[in-house]
Amino acid sequence: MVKVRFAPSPTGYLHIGGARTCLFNWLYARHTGGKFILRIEDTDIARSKKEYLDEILESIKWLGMDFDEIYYQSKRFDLYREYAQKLIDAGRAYKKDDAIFFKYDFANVEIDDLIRGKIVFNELPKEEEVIIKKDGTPTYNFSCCIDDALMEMSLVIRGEDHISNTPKQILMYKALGFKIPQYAHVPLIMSEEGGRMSKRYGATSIREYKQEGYLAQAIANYLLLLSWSPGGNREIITLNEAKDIFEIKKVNKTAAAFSMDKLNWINGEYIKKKSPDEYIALIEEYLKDKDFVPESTDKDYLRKVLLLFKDRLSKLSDLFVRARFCFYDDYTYDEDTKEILDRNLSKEIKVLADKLSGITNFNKEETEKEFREVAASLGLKPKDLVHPTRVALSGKKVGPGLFESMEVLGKEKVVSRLNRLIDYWDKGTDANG
RNA sequence: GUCCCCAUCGUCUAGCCUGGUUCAGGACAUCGCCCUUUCACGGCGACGGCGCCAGUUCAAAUCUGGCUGGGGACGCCA
Repeated sequence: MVKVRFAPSPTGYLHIGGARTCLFNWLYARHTGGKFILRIEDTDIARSKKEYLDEILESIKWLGMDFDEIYYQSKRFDLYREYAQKLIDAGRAYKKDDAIFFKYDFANVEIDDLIRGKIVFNELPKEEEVIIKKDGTPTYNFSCCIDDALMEMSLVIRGEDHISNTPKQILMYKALGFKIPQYAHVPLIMSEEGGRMSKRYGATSIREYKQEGYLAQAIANYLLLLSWSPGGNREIITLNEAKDIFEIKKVNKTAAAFSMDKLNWINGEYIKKKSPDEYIALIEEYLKDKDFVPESTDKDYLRKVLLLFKDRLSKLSDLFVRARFCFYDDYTYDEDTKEILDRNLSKEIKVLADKLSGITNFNKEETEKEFREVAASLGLKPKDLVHPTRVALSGKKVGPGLFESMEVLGKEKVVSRLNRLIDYWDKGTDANG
């Protein structure tokens, strides 16, 4: 019977690395038709928090995973003490200062890792180990050994940082007469700089990425690509598709550096793949607690604005700077538009504003037609007017298609914003008018 | 310091197990061109790699050893 587990400690939010370990476990279980157990390692009572536990559970679900059983180590303290007593009775452990120490009887320990092959340990850094702390709670290696054995894990898939714990646990298994599971140590995820993933170099927890507007499927997809590959030059793959072809033996041995650029690209791909309705629903959910769109905004207007940006977002939070001009008039002209604004086209823009204000059916076809005529009549190329017009309307050098934008903003706003730029040129008034 | 793991473009990877089909394929990023209404999107293209040294072999990215480099573990944290 295939049985694996993910064993997070609720002393922090679900980490990127933990999420991927969870993903590999889940994939393995679902691929083989085995069981996936979630084991909460909350033996450190002081550092474990309900808030973290809730978030971990929520993130696992959000990423698209489910589990078959859940256990809490904090509810099993008696069990660990019972087994510690067995070790004392067998002469393999002893009590000292209220703590219980396990005595390793070291012989070479060999593990046959599913990913790395044979790993041989010729020595151990210590001769004994605390297994029950003086407050009566178990230490990690001990509770881990007891639970993996009692819960009958067939395979332990965990991070590479646990390799050195493995011989210790195996020696405990042997002392207790337990059957030793198989192991698969997955490589660690490194920061973009190459070192350890830490808060100093950006987001490390799943919830932070969610807050930034990354989609669950995109994160799961990206994480899978770190140390595993679906083959066939495939980059985009859903969890559901991955579970059909996932094999733990195909996981790489090499640690992988996290790349925000690639995550952004994948996330953008997933946003593009959404249907307009799915996309709108997604953003409305995302924007719920963000206080970005003014209360009074018309539903239909909001929808049109959001659709304008759909295929050019890499993450939902991009909207905050890119689409702000659609909801607020108090924007300023970006620093990088200076080059465009240096050319004073006040008279030309005035002509444009007058022409546009005469349009009755203010849609993208009409505005474009009128716009091109104005440019031609002034002897300008369309692009000479496009740039300053975009700056006038949005304060930005880049954005969605100009005429689509005009149609969405509507005649009144377009004309008044054009006039605002004219005033900026003529009277030198602050752009923050 | 001791023990352990790892090593293909800047980054993620395919290939390595079963040596020749690979003067190493894809993706991200970067750069260029095209499209065009700027950016983006899209299309096309460029740049760029088997860490080093030995060995085995007719033949090595692929097998072996050493070196170098990177990472991890050495808590009454997990």
